[in-house]
Amino acid sequence: MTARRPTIDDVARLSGVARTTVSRVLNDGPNVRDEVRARVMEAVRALDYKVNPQARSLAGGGSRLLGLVFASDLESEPNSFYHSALELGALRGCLELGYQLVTRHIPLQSADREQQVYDLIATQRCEGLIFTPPYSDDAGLIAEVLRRGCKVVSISPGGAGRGLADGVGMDDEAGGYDIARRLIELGHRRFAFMGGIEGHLSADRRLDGLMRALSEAGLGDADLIQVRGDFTFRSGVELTPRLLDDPLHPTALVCANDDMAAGALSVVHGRGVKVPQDLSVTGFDDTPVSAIVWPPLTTVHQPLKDMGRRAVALLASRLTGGRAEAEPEFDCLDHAVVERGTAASAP
Amino acid sequence: MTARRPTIDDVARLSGVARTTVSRVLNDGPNVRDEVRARVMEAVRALDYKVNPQARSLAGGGSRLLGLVFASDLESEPNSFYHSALELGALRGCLELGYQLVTRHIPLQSADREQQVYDLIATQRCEGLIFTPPYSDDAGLIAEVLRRGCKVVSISPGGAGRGLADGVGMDDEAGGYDIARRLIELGHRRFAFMGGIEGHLSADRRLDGLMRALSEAGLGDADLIQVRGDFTFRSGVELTPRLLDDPLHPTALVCANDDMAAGALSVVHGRGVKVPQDLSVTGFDDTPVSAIVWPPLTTVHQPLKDMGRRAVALLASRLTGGRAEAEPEFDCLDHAVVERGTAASAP
DNA sequence: TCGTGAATTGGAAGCGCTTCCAACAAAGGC
DNA sequence: GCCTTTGTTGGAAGCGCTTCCAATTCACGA
Repeated sequence: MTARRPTIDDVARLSGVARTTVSRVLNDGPNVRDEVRARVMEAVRALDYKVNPQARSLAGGGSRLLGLVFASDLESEPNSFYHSALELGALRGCLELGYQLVTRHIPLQSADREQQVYDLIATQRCEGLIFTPPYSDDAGLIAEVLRRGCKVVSISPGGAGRGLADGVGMDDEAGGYDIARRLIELGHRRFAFMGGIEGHLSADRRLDGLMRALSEAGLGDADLIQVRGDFTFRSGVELTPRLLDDPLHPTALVCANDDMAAGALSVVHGRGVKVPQDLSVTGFDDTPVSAIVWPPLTTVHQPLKDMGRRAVALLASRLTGGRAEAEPEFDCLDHAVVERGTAASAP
Repeated sequence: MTARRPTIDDVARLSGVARTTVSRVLNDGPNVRDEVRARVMEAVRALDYKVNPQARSLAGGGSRLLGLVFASDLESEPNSFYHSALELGALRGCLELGYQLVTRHIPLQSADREQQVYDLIATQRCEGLIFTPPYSDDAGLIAEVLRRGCKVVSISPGGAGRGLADGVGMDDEAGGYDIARRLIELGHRRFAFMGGIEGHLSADRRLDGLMRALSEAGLGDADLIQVRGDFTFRSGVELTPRLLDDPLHPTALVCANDDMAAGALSVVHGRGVKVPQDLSVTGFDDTPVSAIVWPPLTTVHQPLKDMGRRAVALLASRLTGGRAEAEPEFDCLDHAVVERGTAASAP
């Protein structure tokens, strides 16, 4: 039982065509009769054949190098889960598909940030770049990168990034809707929303979803107060008092990410308010933070690892597949409300 | 400027030897004169040559597959930073070195857990396995895996795992010592320690370091109270009251990981105790948790990503390098006390 | 001096794949 | 009906490396 893995030649032999033809089928190449294509795919299935990414990349030429670009400053967020999870997913994808990955943190404040991106293409020879927010909405940058022949995938693009290049993300509006819907089911009628920084589109869409759920339930602006934080625990701490002291007396506090929700929770505890009996609090993203607060946070799961992996897959299909010049595509991954301990019936 | 990367043939040409000989030098092979070896290395440096991992793995044969084994149950910790960081590092290493990685979570409670590990070797054809705690101290398992011809690296082995196979980790004893030392410098004399589950060797060593620092400062058992948690936020919450109410009235609380420290912090806030003015609290590991509590946690940085990467490098050197049959080696990475906001002068 | 074995080096095949180019077949154009 | 065009398929080279095996060199004892 040597159990050698089948090679492309095995597939060729079984389906009675040349190796070249199999390769063509595998890479979505043109000029293959449907009948032949089907026969080859059949053989692939029968043998459970998987291409050897090492061999493919050796033969294929090109740098096979992708870049993952973050806007954050590593100094200030050395161990962020958001970055880790996205990179983890991207790396998994690269390993599967035979690509290399370089990860670059380019702070928004860098004067030469655009140049740093172009260097990734010119010097490092990246064939594709993955942009995270807010780069993923920088239309000028994306257009220029594309013009230089480098493929692009935007992570969670909100507006501008959407039509320019491929994208992956979740449906933020639906996520906001779902969590609000759940709270409404639990009887809540007075809401507070803690948003993110101005211009962070995907967070804004979470609010849109919340509003839609409210209006469906016959509620309106008068039943919601909102503030903007900056996604940090700290800002959650600072903004929560304003919400608690508002004459509206909200019974549910929806936060645009987990960190702010954790901050809110700590303030709420300090005031002797019981969660979830007196107040429901929800987060967004389902990072490990949601497990280390008490009670554990009810939140919306954002599939970061899958997003990283899908981003690589999209880039790969642009680079070798038949999608080289296809229309930009948005890959919307499933989210889910994760019920833990911070949301309950309205008091 | 085509800037094609130099190949092994370029090196061979420049150093005036055959390609074969270069390969031999690169792989620490035997039977190369020192003079020739030096000449080749010189050429490598001159050309800034880097082996192409894809080509190497293609030619080298073998599965080039490594396995990363966790003991945790994915259901209960779907998004742990510990796992993500370790896997992230391992993936980076794999990409550099041309290996593939499979990650497997095998709960300790599984009746057939050993069988699942052996399947990784027999069915998946892993050539090397990375064991995380507590598998990294399971001498029987490690010995059997080695007997089957599969290489092993233990992450943070405490005792049994240490001499059997290669290992990577940090010096937990020194980490415990350093943080305690810092607190002593700040004038603290009465300590509390929140440890981990029985048998988790690396956490126990953190306590050893703490004790050493205490005794160096002329303090002893009477100046320390300790409890055992299970590394969760929850256990931090539950155990802290016992510590605060102890007649010793500790002024510094050292926790064996960040999650428990976060739990402690939340209880402490609730009681109106000021951190760090009234009480200093420290964590361990420097996970993202340390940034989302308030004040941000002073902790000891554990280089998880580097550990993952080094584990892969060790495996690679066993598999292709000259270390095939060498004595087990322990790769001890640097830790560092990260001063944030929860440690200050004793009241 | 010659033979022998060990140490050292080189030649060449081939890992699994892509891709260039040639070959061939079918389909139109005159 | 013949030539060109277009579509489809196969042959073969070669990506950068490892490794088997043969060739060469060297040291040493007979």
